[in-house]
Amino acid sequence: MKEFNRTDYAGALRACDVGRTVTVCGWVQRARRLGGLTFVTLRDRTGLLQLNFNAERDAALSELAGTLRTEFVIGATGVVTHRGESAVNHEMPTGEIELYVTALKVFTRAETTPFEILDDTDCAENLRLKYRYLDLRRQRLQNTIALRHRVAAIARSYFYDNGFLEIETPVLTKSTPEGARDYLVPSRVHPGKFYALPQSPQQYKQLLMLSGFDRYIQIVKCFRDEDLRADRQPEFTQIDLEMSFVDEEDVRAVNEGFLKKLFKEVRGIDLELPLQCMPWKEAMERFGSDKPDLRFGMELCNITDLVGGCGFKVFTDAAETGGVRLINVDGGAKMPRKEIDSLVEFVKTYRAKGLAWIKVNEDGLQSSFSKFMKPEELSAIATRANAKAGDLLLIVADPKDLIVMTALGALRIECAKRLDRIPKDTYKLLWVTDFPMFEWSEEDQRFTAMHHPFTAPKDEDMALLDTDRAHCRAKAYDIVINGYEAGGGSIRIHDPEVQERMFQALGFTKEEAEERFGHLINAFRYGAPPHGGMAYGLDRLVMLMAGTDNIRDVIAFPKIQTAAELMMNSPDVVEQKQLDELSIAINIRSDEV
RNA sequence: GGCCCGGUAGUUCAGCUGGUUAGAACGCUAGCCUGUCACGCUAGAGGUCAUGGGUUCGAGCCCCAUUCGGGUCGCCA
Repeated sequence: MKEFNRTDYAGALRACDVGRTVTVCGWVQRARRLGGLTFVTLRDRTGLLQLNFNAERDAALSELAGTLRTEFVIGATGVVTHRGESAVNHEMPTGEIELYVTALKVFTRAETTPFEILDDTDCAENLRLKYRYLDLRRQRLQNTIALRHRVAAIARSYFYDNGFLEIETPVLTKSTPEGARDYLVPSRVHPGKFYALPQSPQQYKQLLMLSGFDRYIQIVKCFRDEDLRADRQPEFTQIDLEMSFVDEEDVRAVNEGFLKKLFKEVRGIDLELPLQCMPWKEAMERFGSDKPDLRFGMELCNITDLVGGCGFKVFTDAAETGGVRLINVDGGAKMPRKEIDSLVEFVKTYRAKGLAWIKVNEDGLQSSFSKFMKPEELSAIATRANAKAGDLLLIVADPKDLIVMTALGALRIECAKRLDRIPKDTYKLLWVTDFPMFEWSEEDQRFTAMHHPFTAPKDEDMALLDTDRAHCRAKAYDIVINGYEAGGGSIRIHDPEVQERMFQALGFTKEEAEERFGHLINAFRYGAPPHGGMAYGLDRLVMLMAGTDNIRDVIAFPKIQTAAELMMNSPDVVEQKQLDELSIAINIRSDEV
């Protein structure tokens, strides 16, 4: 711009700039008129700066300043000046100085915004999302979006420095049968056929290894047409990478280097390497989760063997095929009955049938099932749980041990939250390893791949691929941070014969496998290097770095729970002409519209 | 698809056991104000109590349905 060409960011000016004539541009945060003296706080992406207008210095200019309203876009030229000693604002980074304005330009006026552009706004989120461009003016979101940029930049520089090539893969690709629901994309030139948006560039990056690219990285959008959560969006970004001639330890080592650099540069935290590794089975038994939060204790305790012969049918039935386990909520005995009842309801949402409890009082044990059990059986449980006076033991029993563990795992976190036992500003990272290859799908009545169908089994479990799928473990690993799955990956199958056995194990006929994955099967016939990799959820990583538990906070234009986007109002209907061109007929009943 | 929570000025909220004209703060508009920075003071405008139906002499409040948001289970290879 010829006029009011910005020389400085407003929020970046300091006392050392005093005496300089500068031009700043931005938005009016606030205008305060005290008669002949007018203060205007100007905001740009770096922060706030106070502009000073004095009628005695320039009456016309002061008059113009008086017309300024919140969110007007202005440019101001003036001299950076020390405030009087008594006028210094210690709350503001620029609080020692102000700009004695000599020229002011109003670029645009602004209507009153639907909500105030303040960091501590408690305005409802749907309104903020409808006016996301205004919400994003808030310093907090400006900082988070800038933080996101830094995380991505650190990832790029680290992996570039370690010989990774950034290679783009297609966004219009092919639907895969396993895994999440695909977003489908029709095309005019292929009536009746659909592209799918990638759930991840998994197959492409493996094929790149086959092509010899050796080390690949991409920061890439992925899409999954599934229900949203506080930490899950249908459109999200992965830091996706793949390496050749590596085993699990190699992949983890490279990624630990990245995490160390990331935590150091973003949060000033020195991570101790190597990170802890915990087999999946141990994570489930100790924490009831495949993404354990290690910031607090309250670990699960197995009492299945103690209750096999007791008089409580709920426990004995569960002990036969499943499990009976508990968590010890230290200091929980003073929890009122009503609150314990709410915990009972809580575990039921995780398919537990109920929650039994023992209160350890000074004068003995009190429990919800004492009439079914001998006192010495009760105290045996308390002893196993290392219970002391004031503790509360919460017990879940079920014929399916997995339900017991996951319900208690969720309960463990719920109790820690309620009792405020989770330390703030600490980070606990670990690898969860040795995931099961398969999990049983009730819906499909067959085994499905827990990770994906290209994941390699553990060498020692290779035989179980055909004989005992329930106990076959994978060369898969997740990086877990503070109870969030921040990323995950695996060593892939590079032997076509093993891949064929894997497809068989998943219940695909040769023909089905050929139809769905023929390109991959073919490619692997021509020399595939051993390879593996992983992918981080960039959004979750930024979320953790920013200290928020809402993924929408770290995405410029996020989607709401229905996967709609409130500002543009997507998705939306399209014109009949567009549908005709795509040979698409809409087939919904009128009561569904 | 299930469960739970919520919707009252532009915004955040209060609104008693169902009872006259629905209030407060912030914001907004106008005026005054020379060291404010959540400026202050004075005055003013601003409401389809989410929508529809029901109960009642009477509904912001009770009931039903719908809708819009949030959390969560299922789902997320």
